[in-house]
Amino acid sequence: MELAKTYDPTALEEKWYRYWLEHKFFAAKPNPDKEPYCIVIPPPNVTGQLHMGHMLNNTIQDVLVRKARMEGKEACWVPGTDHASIATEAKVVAMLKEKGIEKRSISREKFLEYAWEWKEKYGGIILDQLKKLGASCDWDRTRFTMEPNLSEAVTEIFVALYKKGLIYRGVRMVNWDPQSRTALSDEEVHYKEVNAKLYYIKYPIAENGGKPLLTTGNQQPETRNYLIIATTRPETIMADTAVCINPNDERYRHLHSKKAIIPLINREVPIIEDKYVSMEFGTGCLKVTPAHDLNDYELGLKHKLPVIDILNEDGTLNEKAQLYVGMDRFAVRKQIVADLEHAGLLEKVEEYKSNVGYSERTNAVIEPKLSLQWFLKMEELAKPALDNVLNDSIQFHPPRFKNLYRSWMENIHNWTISRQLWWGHRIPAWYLPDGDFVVAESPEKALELARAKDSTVTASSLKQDEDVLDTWFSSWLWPISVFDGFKNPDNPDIKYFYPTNDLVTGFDIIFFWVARMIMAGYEFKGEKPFRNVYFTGMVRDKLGRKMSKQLGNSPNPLELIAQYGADGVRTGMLFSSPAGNDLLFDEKLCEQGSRFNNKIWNAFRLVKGWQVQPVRSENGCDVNAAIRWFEARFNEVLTELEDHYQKFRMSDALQTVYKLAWDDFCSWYLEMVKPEMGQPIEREVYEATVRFFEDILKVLHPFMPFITEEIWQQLQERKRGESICVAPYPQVNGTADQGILPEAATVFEAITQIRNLRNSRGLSPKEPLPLFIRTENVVAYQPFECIIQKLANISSIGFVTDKVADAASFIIKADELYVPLSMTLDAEKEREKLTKELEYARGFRESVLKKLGNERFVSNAKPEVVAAEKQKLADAEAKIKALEEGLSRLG
RNA sequence: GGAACGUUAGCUCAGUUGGUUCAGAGCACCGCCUUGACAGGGCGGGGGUCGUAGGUUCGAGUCCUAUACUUCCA
Repeated sequence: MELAKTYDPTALEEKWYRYWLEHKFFAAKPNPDKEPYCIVIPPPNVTGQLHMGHMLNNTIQDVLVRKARMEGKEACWVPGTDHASIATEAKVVAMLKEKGIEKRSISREKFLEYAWEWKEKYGGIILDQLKKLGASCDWDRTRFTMEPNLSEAVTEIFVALYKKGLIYRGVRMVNWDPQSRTALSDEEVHYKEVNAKLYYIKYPIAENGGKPLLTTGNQQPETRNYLIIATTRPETIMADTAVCINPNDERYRHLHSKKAIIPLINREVPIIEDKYVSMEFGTGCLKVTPAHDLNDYELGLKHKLPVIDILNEDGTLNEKAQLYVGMDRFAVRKQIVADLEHAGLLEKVEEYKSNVGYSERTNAVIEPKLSLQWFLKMEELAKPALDNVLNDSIQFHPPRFKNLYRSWMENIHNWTISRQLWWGHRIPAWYLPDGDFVVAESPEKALELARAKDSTVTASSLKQDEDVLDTWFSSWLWPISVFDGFKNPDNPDIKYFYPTNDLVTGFDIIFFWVARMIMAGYEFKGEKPFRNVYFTGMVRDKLGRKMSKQLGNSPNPLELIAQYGADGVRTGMLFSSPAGNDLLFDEKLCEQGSRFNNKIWNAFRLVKGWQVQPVRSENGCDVNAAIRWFEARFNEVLTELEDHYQKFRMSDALQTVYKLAWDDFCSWYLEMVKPEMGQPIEREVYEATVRFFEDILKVLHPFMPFITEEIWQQLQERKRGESICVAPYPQVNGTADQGILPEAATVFEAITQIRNLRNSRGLSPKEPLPLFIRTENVVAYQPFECIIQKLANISSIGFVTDKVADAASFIIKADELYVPLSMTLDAEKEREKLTKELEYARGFRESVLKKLGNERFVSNAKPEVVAAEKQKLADAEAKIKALEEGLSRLG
């Protein structure tokens, strides 16, 4: 069979994924004989498309799951999707709009019909995309946050928390998104610093006879009948219910207990005093607008000010504003500034940087707005969730996220859980005709409770709350609900798989999701939901910019897979993804990934092409040392690899297997054992090579599942139903001869030096050269003799006790190696080189001597360190001796 | 205003308890090498006073202080 010169993943990936599914390698069920290993997927938005962030965190999850599966654990990766209340509703609204249908013109029932239709149409796409990536999820366990079982769990939890007194309803200042016309939680608001303007507006003083009111600086007291207020939001002045000054502010002492008049609408408001007002900012006078600013609201409560809400749900002004009714808030801002100026009431305008809140979903500017919402008290829930992260019962990777987590948990606000949307879990509260309400699991139960309050209530007079719950109110239950842990708390699945092992997610949802899952875990199961949390950073483009549709800098993951293969893209993503740090994505990384695949593929072609014979041919090379070396080296790397995995250093783990496969296996091992062109290979060597190759494939498999399966299947005869997916992961071999490693290192150094010699002298690699070695440790070289000849193209090796004249030489530790050259040596150059080396070695010796001569060092440093220094000294001295001899020989 | 267990080669990053065989890796760059597993390859090479300024120490990329910049949070 002819193997292609380059690896082509396209057909193979589909073939193997189908094979894996057919044989149910990804299916997991409780098995008392095996250790469980479980990950629940961060459920992507049901109507979403795979983006680079998904690619990253799902690749990491797959690596972890596949490795656990090969280690013989019962590996369970639970997939699923999130109904994504706001995002999905926005998409459906947009779709309807295209059809010419306004959401508000149709009934809730009709809208939900459309929404479900939409979900059915697009809901499976993202999961199919994950399959293309090679994700080894147990697809039979696929869940959806709005499927009946999970929805029931949400309702039950709501009722339970209400009964416990943790959920309450009330009028509070919330973050209002005028575009999607719903309240948002604090976490859904992102603040950005923007260039704004600070408007200085004149407010006339009521009942004033024109006495001097305001003095500024060194100027003469001016006669003014107004005060000046600086504000960034002039459009809200109609909602002002007071003007506030600092009681210690000397400039305004005469204003105490006076009244000010709001410009344009001429409404009188009291001038109040509060230390909250900064005397430095603006003019020291603050307009108080309780309806449209959180701080003003608090101030209003304190001073019992009335609240005038002048905004509609969509951000336009209502009748209470008296002016500009029906206009959008930003249009009003422009207009009112013009009108104030026209009326001579605008003193000046300054440039100003201010922080403005934006909706993370719609990017609309958030309005602080008073409204009636449902809230969840968080303090009690946060306590165990905080403690168990701080004491590492749940470990964060990297640990620095503990700080961020702590500062949020210690200043936690109550969670606004109601949303003025239709797509989602409807709040299980029902209102009686008199406005009182009951909270219950079902309409029947609600009616029962309502009748206890008022016996005249009927099913039709009881009205369910129109709002739905925040999406995260179902997501926070995910690690429990995917195993039906609420409906059926003692079922075998949840008992076996909960708590799960690792959670892999972006740090941007640490509060939205991670923190709340931890709270839910302790509150509802009395146990953590997972043991480790691995935080990924954001995927950015190579210039460090966020990936966004507007910039068009976000590659299409499926196109990348088509171009580089899933294995190539997976390795590409992991090449540069330190935990918690942003990943600057460059397509070049995927290219590097696919080149790596090709390298492995060609190693396979080489091995596959060998003819095997039982014994070594007469002039064959003894490569036993190569086998012993690789065994030891593999062991060493495996230990290192395991350490990286333990610390969740995925990028380092990949880097480690990359070098093992490319450098150690391909560049050294295969070159060492490779027979001459057309010659057969000894059976023993062949078998060792295949064994090593299989081990390499196994450690590579979690990173590049497809190509490793393909090669593994071809490397030896396999039975139907076998797969590298479930092949046992290599274990550290205690009997390997680790002692050969330093010897091999010396040999490799020698080979490199000889190659270097050729290079620097322009000698062809094809021209064989003789080699003489002067060493006290001949046995270290002997097993490698033939290998040195092969790799450095050496015609013969001789061990000598004296210097060799007319030869290029180099020094490795205390050994001296000579390569006689037919061409004449440039003695001057040679001397220069040796002198340079000698200088360095002497300098080195000096520093070691200085250190060892220092009494404080010898007495204070650890004995190992001192011993190491002494060894360094001995090595350096041997080297210096050899160099000096070399120099004297040159004359 | 607070936090960073951020600032190391052109780029992206390692560097674990302070010890000049640690100043490293990958990519990029520069040489040389194609009938040979792979040119998507091989063999070599150049390149950084570890943000800046002080300090502690026999010794600092590693610890302390200040400062600049960057990022995150409010």
